[in-house]
Amino acid sequence: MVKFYNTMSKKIEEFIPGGEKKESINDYPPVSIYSCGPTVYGFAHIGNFRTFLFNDILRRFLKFRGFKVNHTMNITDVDDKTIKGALSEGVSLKEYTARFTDIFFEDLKKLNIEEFEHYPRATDSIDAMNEIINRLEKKGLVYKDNNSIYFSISKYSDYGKLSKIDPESIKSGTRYDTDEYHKDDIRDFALWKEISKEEPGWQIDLGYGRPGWHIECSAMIRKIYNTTIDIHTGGVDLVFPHHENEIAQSEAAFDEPFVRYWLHAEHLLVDNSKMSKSKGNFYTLNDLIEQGFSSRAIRYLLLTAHYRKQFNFTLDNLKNASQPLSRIDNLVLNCEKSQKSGEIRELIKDRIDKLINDFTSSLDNDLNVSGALGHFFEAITDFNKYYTESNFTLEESRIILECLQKIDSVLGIIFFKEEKKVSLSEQDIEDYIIKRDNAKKDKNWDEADRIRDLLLDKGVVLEDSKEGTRWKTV
RNA sequence: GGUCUCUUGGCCGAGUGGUUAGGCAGCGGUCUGCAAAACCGUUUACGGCGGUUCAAAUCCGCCAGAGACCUCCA
Repeated sequence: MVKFYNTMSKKIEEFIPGGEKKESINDYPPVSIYSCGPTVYGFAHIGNFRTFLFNDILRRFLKFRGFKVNHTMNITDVDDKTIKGALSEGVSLKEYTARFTDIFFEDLKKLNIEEFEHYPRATDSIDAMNEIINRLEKKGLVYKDNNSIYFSISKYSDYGKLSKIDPESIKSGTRYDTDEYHKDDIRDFALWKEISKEEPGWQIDLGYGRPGWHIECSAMIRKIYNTTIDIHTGGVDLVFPHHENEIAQSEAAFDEPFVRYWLHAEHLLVDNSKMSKSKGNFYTLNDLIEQGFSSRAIRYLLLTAHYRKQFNFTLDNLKNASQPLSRIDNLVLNCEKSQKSGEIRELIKDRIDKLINDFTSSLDNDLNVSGALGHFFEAITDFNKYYTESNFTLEESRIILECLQKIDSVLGIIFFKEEKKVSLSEQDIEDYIIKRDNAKKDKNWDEADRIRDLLLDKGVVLEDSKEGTRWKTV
């Protein structure tokens, strides 16, 4: 049974897409998921990517479990920061955001994050925003101040149910900077914002201006799904006020529940403090790749901790992340080089079944990836034992590799495709190995070691064994 | 000030009433011409103090420390 922690109920709940329990997973309609995406004003940092990786695992796991998914991530391409960035560079907003959107998608690819079904842009969803604002206006929930349009929280009784915030307490919150607001009530939020002359603007029925931050998500969800969605995800920092405001405007406009399950990913910390652009304590993906780290190791490291726990990022941890990966690679190599014919050992079949069961039940329980990885490494140890007892037969290799494929459809770290930085062709390497074998036969150890060092220098590691020498990249 | 979360062995991290998670590092071993790589093994840890219970890392209370949200944020 698949279970998720729902921020709304603060409990772990059975996951039932569509709100109606069915006999079999195949009977459910596609799971509708909306994940808050990036504001494209600069490079995303790996804290951002922790959340996006969480979305990826969620999606991959649901598919692994047999659900169909229909997944959306928005691209916020108009807001204070994007406008400011475009103005300061003297380029159009569109040109500016397109550049960072492209970079964002490249980074997702580097981290082996699957492509989702929809990537709507805020600026392409103005019509849907207009509809919501009109509906709210008809219900008397909005007011205008100059050319800005605000949502009036005092007229909406359900406000605060997600973040469990007491609306009254916001009034007395010490950290509100009242000077920035010209509202009836400090708690109200902008649906539509007045703009200055040099800013880009759009015409909607109630005025000329640009979208408020919260309206785009409500608009896109309505536009794409047209009704209550199953899962809405984001970072914990979005619970309040962003998601709270989405609920208010969507449920008030359409008189139906907005979202069934709210899933929030915790923050990545650096030196025990939140990684964020405003604090300046962040790493981008390219920062780390330039330092020689692989995006595969970064993906692995960011997956090792449960998504609902804060995780302290350190370069030391990242350095240690490549070792377990080479253990995985070694198992794959052992399978791929098997040539032997013969029966499949019962104990290998049983071990595969156990692994799939353990792996699935860990993930069933609110996506416990750490637990699932633990089961995976336990199985690797066992497979290695069986291999040491007797090399895998072709059929054994086939079923193990099949099992690994299945597991990797969730993890995305086993068959992670990465550009190899090896300048030699496979043929060159094979030739070197033959040369070295001959040197070894002649007991010419100096020459043998010279070839070994030469290859190592080019990123190729040689492994001698009874069956001969095999190689792999560093 | 208000709201909430976390504290597990040298390090990282699951578990959440009774069953040795796992990974990294270190150490020991197998293999090897020597290495490397690989593989195997590696003796039970849960912030402190109380309480509940036959039984607590797990539940409750207090204390200490850390972090997040209340403002743009993943």
